[in-house]
Amino acid sequence: MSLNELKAFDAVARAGGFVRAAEMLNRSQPTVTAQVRNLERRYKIELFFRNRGQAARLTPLGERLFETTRQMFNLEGDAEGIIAEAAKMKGGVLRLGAISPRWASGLMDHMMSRYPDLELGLAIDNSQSLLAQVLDYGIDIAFIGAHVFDPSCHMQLVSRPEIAFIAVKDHPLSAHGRITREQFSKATLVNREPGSETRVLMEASMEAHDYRPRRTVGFGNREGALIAAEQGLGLAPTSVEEIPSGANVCVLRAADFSTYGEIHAICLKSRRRLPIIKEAFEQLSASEGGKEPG
Amino acid sequence: MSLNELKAFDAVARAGGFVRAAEMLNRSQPTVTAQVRNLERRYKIELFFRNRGQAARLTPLGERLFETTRQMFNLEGDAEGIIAEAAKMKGGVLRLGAISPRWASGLMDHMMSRYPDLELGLAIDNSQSLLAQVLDYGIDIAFIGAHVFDPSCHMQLVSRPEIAFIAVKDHPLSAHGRITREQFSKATLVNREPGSETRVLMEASMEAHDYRPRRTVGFGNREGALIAAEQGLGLAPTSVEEIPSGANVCVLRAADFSTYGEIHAICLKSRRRLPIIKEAFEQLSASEGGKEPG
DNA sequence: ATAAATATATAGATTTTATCTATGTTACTG
DNA sequence: CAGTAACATAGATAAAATCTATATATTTAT
Repeated sequence: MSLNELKAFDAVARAGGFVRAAEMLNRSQPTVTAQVRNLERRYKIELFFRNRGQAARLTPLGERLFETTRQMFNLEGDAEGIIAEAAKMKGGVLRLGAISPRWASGLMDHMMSRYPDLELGLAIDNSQSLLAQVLDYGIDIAFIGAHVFDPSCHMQLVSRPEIAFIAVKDHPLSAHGRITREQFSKATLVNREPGSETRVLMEASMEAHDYRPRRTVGFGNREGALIAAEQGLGLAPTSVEEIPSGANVCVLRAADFSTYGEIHAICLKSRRRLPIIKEAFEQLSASEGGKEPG
Repeated sequence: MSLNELKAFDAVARAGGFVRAAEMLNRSQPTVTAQVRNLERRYKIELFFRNRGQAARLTPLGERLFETTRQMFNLEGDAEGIIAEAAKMKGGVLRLGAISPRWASGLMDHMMSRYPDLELGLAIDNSQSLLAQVLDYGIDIAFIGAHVFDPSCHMQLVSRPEIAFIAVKDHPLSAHGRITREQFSKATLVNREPGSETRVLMEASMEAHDYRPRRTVGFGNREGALIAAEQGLGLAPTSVEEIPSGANVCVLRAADFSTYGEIHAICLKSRRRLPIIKEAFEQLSASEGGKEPG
């Protein structure tokens, strides 16, 4: 008893004839006839009384079967609706993740206005953890730093935020414009935790241009480094765009180099073609360009 | 969205994995994988989160779809059960028809004991009407006389009942054994209605052997002819086997001929292979043989 | 009484789907 | 670190579904 045969039977019962059933199914009449005939012959049962030239009538057995198939193929219609809606992105969920809300907010605005029924979620976490969640399907798209990577992920550059030092607002060096290597060699560096991308990138730049601070003090996270800078403890490498607007600090740049971080949007390669995800990445490409260095 | 694809999805959701789903469906694992993959790719949707080496997990969309398909394929099971039961003749209906209950009773006994759940029906009517009902699917098998016929019907000879004359019990001719042509020419014939097979057959025999009654009186039906004979009005052609046991009549046979009717079981040729009908005709063949003339 | 329209059946060819086997990749388990 | 389990992929093969064309039978219209 194949499903197609059952479907053909149901259509004939609904349509009250093989010809109209064939129209409903977008098949030829012989196709429908053959399906029902096969069903009847295989089990040696009789589902329709047939009089040539007259409409087919259900047998008592056919009536009984139709009670069941009618419900069954009504449900098929429901299933089709669920899939069709999903294909058109009505409803559905988009779970985002970012190391800072700033990278996700633009996309969220866009998706929210374009797909009002879409349920959006945003998780804030570090790059490492976000990557793990993307790999585990807990997050659809994440905005992370470039220092973590997985070959099964698709990556797209979203922004190159400038990384510089911050110091307390009236710091003596703030009068001189950019800091020279010599000035830097007399300053104190306020460092972030070892895994921090900001720290890693800035250390690389300093190494490349032989910038060495007189001494280094460590502070755990972003807030700690900010507070330390505000207290005048020294220069703290920070993403310029992430400095809170009310912070009592100034930005200091090195005379010999500029440093930029890299924010990538990532998703699993295998999920790249899903409509919502595809749309999101296209939007990211389109609204890009305002945050590149000269 | 083909039904097979939906079925494969449902099986994977039920079984909690592609391998077990394949076992359930008696298919290979790549077959199931392909079905679900096709469904996902065609609509660009995601039904399972896949991690190689790990069990597949339903996506939120998959969960929603599964709610529907679970019901749907439960109903498929029901439909399968209905068909399987019908194929084994559990339940079901067998509608018989006969010109006299005597021809159907043997078959009814047999079918009733062999298939206790079978619902039996018997309609008593004339051959013409029974044939029409068989052609219209109102009756499955009918026992009728041979004077009606339709090419779309299968026929099987069931009995050749003797047709003879009856007369009142102490009729003068009953002393002489068989009636001669000469004796007959002085007797009165009590005739049935013109369409009666008994009348048609007996008239043919009389014609062939030049038996002519002195006069003929007509009576509508079988009962009328019986009463007329009991009253001594004359000789009435009758099926010998159909004489009521308590009737006050004797049987008179012609010296020069014997006459036999023909009872056939008929069904639509196209329905010949249906299990119940096939079984019935086989039973009729097997229990035949006691009613043939020498 | 025919012809036209309607409804189903059948045959043969063709295309599409479904399916299998064999193999590759990945992750968990001891 | 090997062994096992789970899913993916490729290519070949088998099965089915489907179509066109045609035949048959009934009802309706002319």
